[in-house]
Amino acid sequence: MEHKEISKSVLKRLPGYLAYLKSMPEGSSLYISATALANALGMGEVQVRKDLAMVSSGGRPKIGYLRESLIDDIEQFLGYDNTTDAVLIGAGKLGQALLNYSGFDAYGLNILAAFDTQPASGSAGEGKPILHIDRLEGFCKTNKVLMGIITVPTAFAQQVCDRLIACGIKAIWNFAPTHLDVPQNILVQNENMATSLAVLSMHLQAQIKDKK
Amino acid sequence: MEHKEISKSVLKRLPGYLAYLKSMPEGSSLYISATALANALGMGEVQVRKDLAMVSSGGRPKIGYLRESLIDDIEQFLGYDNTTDAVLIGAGKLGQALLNYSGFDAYGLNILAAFDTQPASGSAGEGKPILHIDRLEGFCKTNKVLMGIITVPTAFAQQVCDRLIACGIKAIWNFAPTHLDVPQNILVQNENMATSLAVLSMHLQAQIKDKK
DNA sequence: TAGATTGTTAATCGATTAACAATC
DNA sequence: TAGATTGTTAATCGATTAACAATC
Repeated sequence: MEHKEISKSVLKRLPGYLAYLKSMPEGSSLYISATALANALGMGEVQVRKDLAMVSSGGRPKIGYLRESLIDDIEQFLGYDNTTDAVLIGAGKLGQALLNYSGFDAYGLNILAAFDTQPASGSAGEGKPILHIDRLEGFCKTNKVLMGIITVPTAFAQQVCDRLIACGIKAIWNFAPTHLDVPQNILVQNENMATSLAVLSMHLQAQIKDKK
Repeated sequence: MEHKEISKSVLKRLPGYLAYLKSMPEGSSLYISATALANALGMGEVQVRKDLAMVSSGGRPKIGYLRESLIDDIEQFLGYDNTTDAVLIGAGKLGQALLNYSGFDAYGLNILAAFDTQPASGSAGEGKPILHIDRLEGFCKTNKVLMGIITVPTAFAQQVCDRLIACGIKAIWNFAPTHLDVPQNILVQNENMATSLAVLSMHLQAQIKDKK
């Protein structure tokens, strides 16, 4: 089947399916139905089926989808099979946490190095190097890096962003709670804790009000 | 004006407006128009105006909104003015980064303490205590905590979640990349790095394909 | 065959955008 | 008055859900 243009809403649900499928124990059935997946994740079964239709080569009526194939299909679709190299700017607490988080492998993300105004020599032991920010341009160009992760304080986020773009970076994962101005062909994905907190906070307010 | 029921989409955009308004320098005009806000954030002006109408007491034609009031209105709407206490479970790298992040104050979030199977005695200096997980129940009840933050490995996320709910927690901020099963009245907000990565990864794939 | 499931086509719903009237 | 802006009402768009036909 030829892949149709995929919507962002569908795209965002795929990792959830993938995580669940991969979490299933070895002994599970070889097949899984959209109905079963939907129930497990608390979603509508039609939605799950439609989403899977976007990436899968098809399931079998009465049986479902071959679990292994479905995992492969989603991973391939999301590009988890070929690794993306990234640089991280800002080696504060959060930056270092991300830098040394081993779980990104599973998503095809490989953070090559961090950059900061205060480099920590490679001897730091933790594995990935923290280099001086002035080495950013050279590093990105020799390694053909396409993704940048911003974990600097808000005040520096835009200038770091500009610098990354000058280095040829095409996608930016922004942890600074601020809007970044970028050219059209560059994608900024904001990891917006403030947004999440707004949703949580709103729920609690409603809960408290209900109680009264 | 009576607040109408707000949609999640609007809610998620409010923190962006707020951050921008607060970032404006002291010397700026007292007023700001929806048009100006929209341009600064790269959004449609009608959307901004409609969003602001949900929370604001109104702007003045030809002039715009009083900046200070707008900030107050959004903060009040989001409940940032009255603090929410939270506990954090899982004092790994990410957990500690969040625990000691000072920026949450601005969002009305106050993490009281972290819990882990390996407590670090209060002497750790960094400020917030890391207590043994067995003290969770007592702590939550005496402090009437309503929000829990989960930063444990995936395998333990569901059991930690269940335990939090038993403690009377109503809102959960989940950093574990897994679906959590909860009763209807509990809100789970997933801070889903995998989702963000999927969006970024997709964009890069498209970029690469275009180049060919 | 009967029934569970897939995949598709149509209907509904909600959110965004466009058009317009009101205001200072 | 003229023009920028607000706020509202209508139109469009996209995503979700429902209904149904196809399949094993």
